Amino acid sequence: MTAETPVPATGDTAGEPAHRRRRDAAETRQLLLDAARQRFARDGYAATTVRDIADDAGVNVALISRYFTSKEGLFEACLRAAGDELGRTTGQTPADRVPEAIARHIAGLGAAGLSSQLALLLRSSGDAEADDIRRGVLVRSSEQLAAARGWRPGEPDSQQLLLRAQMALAAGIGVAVLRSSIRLEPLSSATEHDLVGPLRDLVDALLPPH
Amino acid sequence: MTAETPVPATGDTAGEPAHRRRRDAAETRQLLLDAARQRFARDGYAATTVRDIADDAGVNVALISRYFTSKEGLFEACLRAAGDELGRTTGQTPADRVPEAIARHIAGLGAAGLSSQLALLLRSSGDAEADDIRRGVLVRSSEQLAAARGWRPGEPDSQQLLLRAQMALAAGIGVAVLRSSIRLEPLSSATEHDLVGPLRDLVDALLPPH
DNA sequence: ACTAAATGTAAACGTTTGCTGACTTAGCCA
DNA sequence: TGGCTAAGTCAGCAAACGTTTACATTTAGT
Repeated sequence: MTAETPVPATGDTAGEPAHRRRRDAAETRQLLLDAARQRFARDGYAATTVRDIADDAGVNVALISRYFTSKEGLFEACLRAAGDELGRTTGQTPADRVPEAIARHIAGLGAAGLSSQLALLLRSSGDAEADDIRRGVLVRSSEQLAAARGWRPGEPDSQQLLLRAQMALAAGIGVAVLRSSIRLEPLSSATEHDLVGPLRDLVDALLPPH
Repeated sequence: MTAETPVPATGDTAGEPAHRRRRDAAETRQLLLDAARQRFARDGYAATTVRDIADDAGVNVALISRYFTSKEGLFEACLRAAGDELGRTTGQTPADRVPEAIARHIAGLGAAGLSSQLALLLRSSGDAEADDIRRGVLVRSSEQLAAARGWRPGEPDSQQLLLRAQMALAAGIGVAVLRSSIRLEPLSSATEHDLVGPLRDLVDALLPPH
């Protein structure tokens, strides 16, 4: 069910309203999306209840059904958002800056921000459509990563390169989860600066720059 | 609650009984443990129901409470078993064979076997005691891995080496999950032989052999 | 063979879950 | 101001969950 969300027909799609309205569908939707992303990423899909999310967002539970049809719909929206965010990063990163970009993603860039987008990608809801979305995001990301290191689709030996790109992606996601969800020390309190060196070694070893 | 399991006082602790008993507490316990490990590893803690596990094991639901006190207790038992298994592998692996050992773990070594032990390590139940067990397993494994590459506890710069070992472990776990749970292709159908090369590059890059 | 303990079964319990329908309130334009 | 619609609230349902209780069957010792 790919329900279109009933976004309110507010004229101004760009720019903040000068003073916040007490009722603003777009803002409420975003509040739910943010709260859900963090909960899903940290606790997983099944362990997260819609009441948890609504409370975090400071919003009534019933609005989840209104804006996202169901808990599943909200989860899929989170995956799509994570895919957009990730694609925006990997898409415009020059080949030799990929490790830095991953490190920045993992390290957080502002408290509990982008790091949870990565961790979200290995949370599963059991729903087939959500799985398709996630697989799509992962395939696209690994192909972009592989392409930055010389991979061209269809070439005979290129499967090896794609495999290696997926392993690099898996490494990044694994680190993100061990940091944010499992809280393994010293990995958990390592800074972006601490991570970028080892990550560069890791990515360069899997996908030698050419 | 670290409930001791009421193991039956069968005299023969070693060797299989010649003909299988129709009721055997030790065997039932093991059936539950195996079924639970696979479910927990693939679907996560919250998404797995005790009825699922009992059905997989071909056993009555109430026996989970009998042998493991609770679903939590069963999960903790799975973590302990995974820790033992992993420790047995990493403990007796010479330094230069570590990547091969990881690859063998990931690749499965017999259908859905050891691979799920690795994936289990990033499943969380939210319970504090289970978190402690998992953290212990991860810390011990990463220390063994780091020690195999020259790390000595307490040395000033050794924190860097431990961090890198944890990242290597995170990479292995990430690959295991992307393979077994997310089923990302071509990573998912890669053989042990396909994996060992990239894994060797990865581990050697993070922890240079000395 | 008899008995007591060990093992397994069936049904139900109270709670929590995602979701819904009827209702109330705020925003906006005539 | 009055009224209409979008936005948010509230109470509660049915299903699924982990666990328990009372009962049945098997095993082992004598």
